[in-house]
Amino acid sequence: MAARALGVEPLGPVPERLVSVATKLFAEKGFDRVAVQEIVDLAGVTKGAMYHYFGSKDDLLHEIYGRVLRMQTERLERFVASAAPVADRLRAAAVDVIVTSIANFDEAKVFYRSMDHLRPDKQREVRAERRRYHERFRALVEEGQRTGVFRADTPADLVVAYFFGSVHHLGTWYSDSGPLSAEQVGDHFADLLLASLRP
Amino acid sequence: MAARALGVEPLGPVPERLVSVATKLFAEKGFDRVAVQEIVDLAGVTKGAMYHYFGSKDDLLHEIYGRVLRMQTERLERFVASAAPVADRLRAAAVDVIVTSIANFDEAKVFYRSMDHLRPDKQREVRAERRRYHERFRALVEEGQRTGVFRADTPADLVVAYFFGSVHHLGTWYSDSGPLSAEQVGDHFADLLLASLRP
Amino acid sequence: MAARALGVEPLGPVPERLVSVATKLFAEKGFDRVAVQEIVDLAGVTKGAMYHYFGSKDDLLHEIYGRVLRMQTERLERFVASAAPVADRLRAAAVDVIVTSIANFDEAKVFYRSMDHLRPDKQREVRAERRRYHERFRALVEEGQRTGVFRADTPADLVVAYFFGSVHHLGTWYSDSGPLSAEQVGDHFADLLLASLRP
Amino acid sequence: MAARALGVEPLGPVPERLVSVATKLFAEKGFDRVAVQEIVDLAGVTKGAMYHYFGSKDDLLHEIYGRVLRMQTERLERFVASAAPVADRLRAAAVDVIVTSIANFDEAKVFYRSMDHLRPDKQREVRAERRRYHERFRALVEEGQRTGVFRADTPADLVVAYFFGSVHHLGTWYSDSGPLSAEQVGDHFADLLLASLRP
DNA sequence: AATGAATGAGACTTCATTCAT
DNA sequence: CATGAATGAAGTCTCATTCAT
Repeated sequence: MAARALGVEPLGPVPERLVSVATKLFAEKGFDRVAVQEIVDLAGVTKGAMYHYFGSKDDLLHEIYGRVLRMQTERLERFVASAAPVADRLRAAAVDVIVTSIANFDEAKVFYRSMDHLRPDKQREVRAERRRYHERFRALVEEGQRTGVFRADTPADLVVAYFFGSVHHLGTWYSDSGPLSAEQVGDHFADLLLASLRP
Repeated sequence: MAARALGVEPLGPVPERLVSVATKLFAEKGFDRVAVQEIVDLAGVTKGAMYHYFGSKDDLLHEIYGRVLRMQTERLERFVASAAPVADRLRAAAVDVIVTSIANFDEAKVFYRSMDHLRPDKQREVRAERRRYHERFRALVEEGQRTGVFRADTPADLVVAYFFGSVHHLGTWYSDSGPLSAEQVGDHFADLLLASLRP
Repeated sequence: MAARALGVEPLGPVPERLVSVATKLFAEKGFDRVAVQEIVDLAGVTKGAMYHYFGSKDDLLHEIYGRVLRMQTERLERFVASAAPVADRLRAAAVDVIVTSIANFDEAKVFYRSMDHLRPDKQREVRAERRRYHERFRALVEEGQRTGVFRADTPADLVVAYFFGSVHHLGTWYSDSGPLSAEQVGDHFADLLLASLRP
Repeated sequence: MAARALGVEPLGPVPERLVSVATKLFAEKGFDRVAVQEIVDLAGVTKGAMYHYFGSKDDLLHEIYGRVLRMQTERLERFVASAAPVADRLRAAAVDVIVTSIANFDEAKVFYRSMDHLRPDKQREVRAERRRYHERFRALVEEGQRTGVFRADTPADLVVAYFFGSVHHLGTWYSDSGPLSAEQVGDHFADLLLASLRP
């Protein structure tokens, strides 16, 4: 009824609703500025219910990380595994990260801003998974460098750091109501990336 | 004397000490995870003293923003105003942002992560000043595009967003004890920027 | 158990206990001189419990106002609605206000002294309700004036202000251990009121 | 300079200015809601200066009480001592209390609301002086009762309590911009008092 | 006569979490 | 599965007063 009163239809199972509401609120105000009470109110359940499904507030955050990581890794695999020339594969992967980040903007904002709020063990786990992701991306760059398609005088790590910096930063300035679509931003950023690697 | 008793040498006037300690702690743990009590303890004063000089915790943050903005703006002016070719000016400015950000790493980390924690009015003020800074930077890019030195098919805004994303991201991965010096990172990132703008 | 440990028998539900203790303390020392800690200690609960039921310290005060207003309004209605001659109705109402104020002396003291400590919106609400109460009382006076039972050369507003000044003032000097009972004071004050209205 | 900046001309000696500013602020917000810092800011001096002249915040309050008491007592003496019939003397005194209270409305508000904020010893002193004042007033009523000018079936104490309740209450409702002048209120209240004493 | 930096105690409030039901 | 009252620690901020200068 709380949910109804707030105009939120209680759709789907409780844990989904909690993660979904938490994502929205964390994206909007930052982990530390969101009270567990707000989350459960907006999800139309009580605190007891939340602690039934999640061990703690940062468990919710962990779950969000899990979802984003699974999705990003899975998508990246597809581009890496394709048979296209390396430049095309890198370009496609780059565009996809951006388009996907914007399509799941709340998740992305949380992902790029809230790592510190995970507890040490979960944080290590997420960082490790994230590193693996970056390494796959870097492998593409290195492949291009080895085969002479990309210039090799900039370390591939730095190229990846450079590019993902821009991706992280999206949450700061991009707006759906702005002049550019996600695809356009993806194209431009991929252009910049590829151009910067031209021999 | 309190400071002495705690083994902390009282260096410089109290307000300086407070800002300096706050910078360090905010950089390390994030604004919301730092208690005012920690700040004043480390600075060797009492809470009363802090509130004598700063109206609130976020006033301390505001002061940090003020310092960084003043410094960055002032440095950028110098490069913009130089008589060198536009590509050289842009390169120099780019390198300088990175080197300076690393030289003042704590300030930079706070700067790039804590904007949301400022109160609305101060946040507006800081954002406005930051926008002016980005516009100066963008003007360099546009000048190069107009004169044909840079390719013009990527909007200058996006180029700036792309580059500063990378700068913001530094705090996430750069370490003084890593293999690269600040100058090296600056060079590489400036290379990537300039390369991505080659016609 | 905390309550037991402190030797205070936990009587009734927590919110009641809090309001009751707060009433006593506010009456005794004034709103600003009572710490929330004192209230919860005396009620045998923790601060968290208090803030579970009341949004703020002044919410407690608001609740006290609500109770007094409800009681006074309800009682006045009865006298106003009676079929007796207007002088009798006014007299009965006057006596009743005084007797009731003394019977609930703590509530009355708080009521007559702490309006300023309510937050603006609640204060407006209480003042409005209080005004309606006074208007009902004034209507009695006006009825008597219209029908020639009371002299009409003093504005009814002033008569009401005059009389309720005395009621408010009770808290300053009346004492249960003094020579006069509540009924005696009520009779005398009603005498003075009625006498002052004789044509 | 602070004073100038705030548009307050620093007129007269510092102690006067402090008492005057304190009176205004205490009347407006109540003793506990006024910070010493506000007082000294508005008076255009520093805290050191205030503590040079007054031993504590409530010393300022004590000084206000002293002034009001001296003034009221002195004025009452004049009416008491006059050769007029007792009813005229009582009436004149009653009107005067009201007119004077309104003429010095801030002092009066503080006087009638802040007794509890004095420290015990000062409070005893003020209460004693106040009692003497009321006794003088009561003596007038008793004189009238003894001589048959006033009815004697209401104890004179109660008459005084009744009347001064109304006076105290003035601060709650009277406004300079309202329809009634101080003199008109004084007349009406004195009418009510005298009427209520008619045999 | 006056300054103003500094104190230190205490104020109100928030909040993640627990637990009896 | 779920409730929601209650905890208790910690958080930010206020303020009368002191004291070296």
